[in-house]
Amino acid sequence: MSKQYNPKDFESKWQEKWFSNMRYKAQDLLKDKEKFYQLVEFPYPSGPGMHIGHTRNYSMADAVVRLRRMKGQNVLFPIGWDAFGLPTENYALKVKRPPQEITKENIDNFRKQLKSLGLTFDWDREVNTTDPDYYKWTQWIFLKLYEHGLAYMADMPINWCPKCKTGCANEEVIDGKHERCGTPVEQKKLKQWVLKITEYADRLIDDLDKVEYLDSVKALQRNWIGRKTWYDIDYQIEGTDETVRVSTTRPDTQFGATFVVVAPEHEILKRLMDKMPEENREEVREYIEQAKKRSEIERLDETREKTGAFTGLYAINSITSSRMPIYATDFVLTTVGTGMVVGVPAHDRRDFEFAQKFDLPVIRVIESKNGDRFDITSVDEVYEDEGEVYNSDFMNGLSTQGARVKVGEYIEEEGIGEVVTRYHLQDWIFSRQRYWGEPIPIVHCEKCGVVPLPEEELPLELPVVTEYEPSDDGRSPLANIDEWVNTTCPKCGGPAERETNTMPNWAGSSWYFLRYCDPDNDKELASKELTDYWMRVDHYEGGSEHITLHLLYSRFWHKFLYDIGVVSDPEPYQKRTIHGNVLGEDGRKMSKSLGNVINPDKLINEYGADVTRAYLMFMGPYEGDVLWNTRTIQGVDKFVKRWFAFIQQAWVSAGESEKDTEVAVNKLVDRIERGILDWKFNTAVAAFMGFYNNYNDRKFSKDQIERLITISTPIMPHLSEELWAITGHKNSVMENEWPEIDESMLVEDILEIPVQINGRVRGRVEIEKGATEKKVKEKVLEDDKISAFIKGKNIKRFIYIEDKIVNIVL
RNA sequence: GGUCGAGUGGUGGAACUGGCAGACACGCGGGACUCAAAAUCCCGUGCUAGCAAUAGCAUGAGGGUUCAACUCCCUCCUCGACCACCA
Repeated sequence: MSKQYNPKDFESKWQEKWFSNMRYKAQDLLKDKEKFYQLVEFPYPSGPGMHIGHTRNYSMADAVVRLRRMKGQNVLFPIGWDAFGLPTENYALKVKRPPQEITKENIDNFRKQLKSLGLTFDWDREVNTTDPDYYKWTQWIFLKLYEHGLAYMADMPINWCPKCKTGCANEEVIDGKHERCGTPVEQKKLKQWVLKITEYADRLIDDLDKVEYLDSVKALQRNWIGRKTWYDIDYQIEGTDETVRVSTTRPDTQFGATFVVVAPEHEILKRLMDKMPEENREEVREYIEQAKKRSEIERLDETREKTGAFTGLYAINSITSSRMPIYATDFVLTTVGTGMVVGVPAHDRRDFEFAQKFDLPVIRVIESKNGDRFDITSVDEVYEDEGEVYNSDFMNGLSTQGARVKVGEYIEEEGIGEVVTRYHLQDWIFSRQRYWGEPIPIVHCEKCGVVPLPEEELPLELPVVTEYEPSDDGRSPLANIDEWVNTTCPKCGGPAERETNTMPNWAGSSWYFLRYCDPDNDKELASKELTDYWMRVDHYEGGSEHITLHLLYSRFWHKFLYDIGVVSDPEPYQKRTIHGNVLGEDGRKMSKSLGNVINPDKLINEYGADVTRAYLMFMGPYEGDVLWNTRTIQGVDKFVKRWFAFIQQAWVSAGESEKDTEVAVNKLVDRIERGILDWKFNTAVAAFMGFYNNYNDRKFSKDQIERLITISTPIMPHLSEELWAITGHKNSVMENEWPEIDESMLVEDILEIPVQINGRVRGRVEIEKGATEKKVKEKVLEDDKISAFIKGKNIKRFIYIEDKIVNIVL
């Protein structure tokens, strides 16, 4: 009598077996197997626990590594906890408990959830960014960065979130709002730690050629770094001996330049103030004041009408000798170029809008690709493309590209400017004014200034306290803990204060994949022998929200570690792909407020881990977003039950099988293998269903059934293990080798191929595999249906693609 | 505005390097079992015409290459994601 499918009876039993001995786990330095490092983004262990998205992504990765192990690879599949950061801290403040405790509880819960899915992570390599044994090395990397001049302090305006009461990086500000809480950020001047990521800008772009990320991921990295060639040109200010240095990326349009615009915060305005005519001075001063008050969001609003103030001054274009009024305006940003820009209204939309507002001339100098040279009279006519230059003296007739080169040479020869490579990427503001982060291992001494902590004093542990409310004045909560702050200077022994800012969330996640290689090492962050063995990460699976920042930061740190000899490879990841998200039944992002959240624990409880896994893989392709659908999981549940019954029934009635059954089994093995290795799990699940539909009433040999159980393992591991035991096997199904495919079995000996006439299928004939064209033609012409079509007409061509198709052209 | 990607039945989606479009599932229709329902099982299901065999039309729109195009090329439309007063 065969067993009913009841996952509660056996899923936890098998999990205990797997995780108690972890016989599947990675073997350090193993030589006779090929290594494979499958990395998944480590989760932030938040209170509510695992999201259904985690369930899906990790299940998919687990299927892949289970298959790879059975194919003989030495797989590293680790997991850890990215546990520092605001959500936990804010929650801890609310309930008045230390975040250390809460983090521990969250991690325990998360771990339990992941195990209940049967995920075969290397549980003894767990890494936790908030563990002092871990962040000791995060701090160590910081000290090294400092030692190499890549970490510096600067008094700079930073983005300040008044709700979270912390500064944040440019990268964390979206649309003028803090990405974590959506509060509009303010500008605040604070002494900050900054990392010189810009020094690595070129390598971060150029080394993308060494990896195989998705094209979209590479594009995003390039875009964010934003390398551009700029032309900085000096203009004399009329009637003074002052010059201004303006910048442009389009010097080919110089003869169309009719004004100069300066960012209102630009210090040159202060310098030029007394050169301005009386009547303009007041207006400019007022404009600067107004601009200061405007919020970032308001300022970045493109639809707002252009504003500005005339300085009363004129610049003399050193290339064209024309006279150009200088304006202060807030659509120019200090961080772009030199903060002073040439206005070319005919060839830049913003410049055109500005020119209209202030009634400035519009001069066209680039011909459009279709030869147009009409005057630009509306915004829609503004021509920003490339083309041929005219109206431009020595540049006439050149292409825009050629003209740029010419101007570049000209300004450098004449000494009136220079060609500069600039980046959109800015240095990385690295301090946060919050409690729950890695303390920055620095001491401020009145006598010695900034003094790095000696390595032996690491880790510098975060004091465990219950009072750590952030303050409004921009000081970190650590500043209030006197016994921690007050210390002695490691250099002179005199009184000193500790740095009270902490590191951002990105710090711990910038190198965690290295720690997985050697998680218990207390001598170094990871031994080079082990990182040489395991790195580079072969495949990094993750979400789209981390492909700019986390990827950029971790590549930067890795390159730095490469430079100082800690690792032997300048790039950390070979492949980076992006998963889709699981959306609610209504097509919207799952959220508590919308009430469309699906709880993974409930699913596992109701359907079991295997059905949950198979369903999440079946819903749709890996890269795409998928909508939750309760009906579909019931369909998958039905299938899993049938499969469980089918294998048992086939086993008790096992015997001699037919040839085409063996062909079908081979085809199935092939489809499952390809589906999983290509991350097309939906097709793999479909292959199982299709096989069941067509072959469940056949007779199978025991050997065939064993193969069917084995290939069920990656997607339905518990079920496979249970069936393996039911069929009398003593070992774990995970120890089986993945079945070899007999290539000759993938194609039947007798094939039925379609016959097309003029590209339309009109019939089909049976042929022997590998038959000659002559034989096939005979066979086709014998066919009644086909010959009826051909009757009375000429065969112009007879096309036969071996074992595939025939097309007759009449 | 930029970059990347996507448009296939009522729905989610298949289709390997151009070779039978719609696998698999959901939904829907019909049937079996049942007093009935649920569960389960069987059959059908792209659109149009036809009792049917069958024929015609179909992968966002239009053109092209080819014996053959969801797939390659050109033009356009729509949607999505990310970035953006970056000069």
